[in-house]
Amino acid sequence: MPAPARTSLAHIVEAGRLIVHSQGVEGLTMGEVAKAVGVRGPSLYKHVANRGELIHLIAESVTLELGERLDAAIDGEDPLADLRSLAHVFRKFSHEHPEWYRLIFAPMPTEWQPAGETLARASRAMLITTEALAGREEGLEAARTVTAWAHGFLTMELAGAFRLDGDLDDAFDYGIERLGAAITRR
Amino acid sequence: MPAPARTSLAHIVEAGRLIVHSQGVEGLTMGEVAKAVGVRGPSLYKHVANRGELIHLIAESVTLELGERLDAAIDGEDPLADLRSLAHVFRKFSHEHPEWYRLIFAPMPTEWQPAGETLARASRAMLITTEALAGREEGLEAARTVTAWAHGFLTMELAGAFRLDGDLDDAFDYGIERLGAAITRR
DNA sequence: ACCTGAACACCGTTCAAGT
DNA sequence: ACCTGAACACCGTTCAAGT
Repeated sequence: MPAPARTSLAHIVEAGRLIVHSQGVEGLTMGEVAKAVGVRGPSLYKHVANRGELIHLIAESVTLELGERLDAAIDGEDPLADLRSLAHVFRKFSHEHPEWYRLIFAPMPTEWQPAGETLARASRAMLITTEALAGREEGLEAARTVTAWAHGFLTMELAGAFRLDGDLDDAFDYGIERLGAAITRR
Repeated sequence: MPAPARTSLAHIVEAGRLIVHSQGVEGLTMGEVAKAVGVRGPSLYKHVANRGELIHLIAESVTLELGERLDAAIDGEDPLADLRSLAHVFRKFSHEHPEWYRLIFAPMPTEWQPAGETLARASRAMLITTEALAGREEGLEAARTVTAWAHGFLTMELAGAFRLDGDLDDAFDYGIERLGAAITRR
């Protein structure tokens, strides 16, 4: 009657992260996850309610990792340098882990969206930086503007939507400079 | 031996548009499409190679429609007013047809991405407007910057990613003004 | 308390047979 | 020349039965 657990939630989420990384969310089948952790499909349902919840947990985990990298990217000395640094970390993350990146911003049923706390932690560094540039009252709107631009750029880059030619590295740096200037307190 | 066609490609794409509009891409099953046009599932394969191709055709059609609305939004007299107008048309489209909007920017296998011509037509109005504001040489990069921002904002809005409060209409208008100023020739 | 095989509903796609 | 039913592989999920 006891019954040894042959896997764990952490183990399952970790396997899920790897599968999403290499195959994308569409490649995340319960069968693949089960195989990766060494059980059969149905056993996963002892640990997660369904595939959607597993996707949610993977998204949370990956969002936290991005947040940590963003935190590590700023030193608070020179806000404009910090802004450039944040943008480049963001872009590097999207290149190294395009499928994780897509997952973070993928539309999800409300109940499975990243918890408010997770989002707040991930946005912390950007908010600190934009407050330094735009001032306290405009900090939040400035953060949204920069984040929206960076996210839009990266999504379009990943989707291959920039087809008229020109150098994308230059276009990205152009955007950072324009936005940095745009939000800086006049 | 003749054999009356009971449906057509145009009919199928139109049905697909409606289904995507109301159920999203995940709701676009071959069975639903077939039912909507009055045939059985397998018959669809006489008109499209597979589900992916159908999604591609729907995305093209919807992208063209957005492009037409953007074209109609500018008059070329006041570029800053045109920029505001373009941004608001973009946002309105995303609110009226969130699932179409998602489809337009959804990552797709290269072979199924919107044709270059389709993209060019859809970007025309923005490019004209940013060239008027930023000058000829910077027009393309300015267009990318504005489009990236608008797209990022709308994706995040649709995904419910703006959880720290504040008025989203104001945040959108704040962004337009900041970006307009940022790309305007100094 | 967790794992398993069997089973079900659903979906994309193929194919031989109809008209 | 296009449509159909039957069939197959694949997938998420449930459940009764094992240990």
